Amino acid sequence: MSTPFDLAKFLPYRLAVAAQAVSARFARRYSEAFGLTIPEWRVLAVLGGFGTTHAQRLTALTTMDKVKVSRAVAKLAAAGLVQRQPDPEDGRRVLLALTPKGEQLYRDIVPLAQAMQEELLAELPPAGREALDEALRLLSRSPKS
Amino acid sequence: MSTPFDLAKFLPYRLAVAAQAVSARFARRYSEAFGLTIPEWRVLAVLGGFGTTHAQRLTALTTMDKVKVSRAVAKLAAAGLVQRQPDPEDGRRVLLALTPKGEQLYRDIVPLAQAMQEELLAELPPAGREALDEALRLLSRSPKS
DNA sequence: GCCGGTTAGTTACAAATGAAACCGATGTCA
DNA sequence: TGACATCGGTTTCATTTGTAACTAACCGGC
Repeated sequence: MSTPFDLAKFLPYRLAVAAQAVSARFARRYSEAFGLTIPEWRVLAVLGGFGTTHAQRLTALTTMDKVKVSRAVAKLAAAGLVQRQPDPEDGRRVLLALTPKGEQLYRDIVPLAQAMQEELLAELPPAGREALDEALRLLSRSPKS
Repeated sequence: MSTPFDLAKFLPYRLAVAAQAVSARFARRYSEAFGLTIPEWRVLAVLGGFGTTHAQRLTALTTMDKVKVSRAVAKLAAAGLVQRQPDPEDGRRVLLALTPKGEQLYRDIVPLAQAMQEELLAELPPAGREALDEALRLLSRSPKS
């Protein structure tokens, strides 16, 4: 007879559940404290760390498709956190950068994010951290076949 | 000066990316081979392993809210994979069970799912597996504060 | 038995998402 | 230069998802 199947032990399921739990936990705080969604937070985080860039690079660095990036940027721009200007070198591109207000928010939110991450890591056994790190790296590669 | 922030090293982000990559990989195959979405697959998996139950238990065992379960069940019922009947002991409840066709699908899909999982695990270093297991378990707990 | 509160599940409506169409700008190759 | 494929980014539309309202059934006290 075949091995019984247990969804609770199924890796894709477990990964999805863990990611969802962690995301929800963080999303709630970003939202409560700063009114940001996760896509917006990702864009802010990259722009804050990276400086001025165009949207295409954001799609690569946030692992979101260009539609999602476009929408997140539009929201941030509407909130006065991001400023757009045409790229003089390529008329198709739009250069994106944080406004002073956006930079301020970035400076406020990063320590919180780091604290949350510490809090999360503190719940894990030290030995598990590198393992998790490595596993996430391997699992994140795009489907091979 | 504060530690620079790098989204690519941020645990919630990495977890989301990994889960998304794995889910996409699996979802594509469920969908191609059997026409199932992930919620439907989850319901099928639980019903197949657990036997007859009511929807409420499915919400617990699939970590999906009752609306999502309800919709997945409706789809499966429409496809003739699940049969519903009123619970004689509680008129509010609906007892759910796989039809013979549903059981057949279950028998077909479980080996595939297990094979996919093996394939995935094979990409991970053996030492990391228990660590990953433990980490996912800890991270999946609902937000504490 | 009846009334208020709760539970199981579905439905309705709004927000988020993804795929594809679209538009202006660029590059290229004859 | 001019036709054509491609690229960056936005918009449109269909689907998915989440939240809240709703219906029917149960449960308790009275």
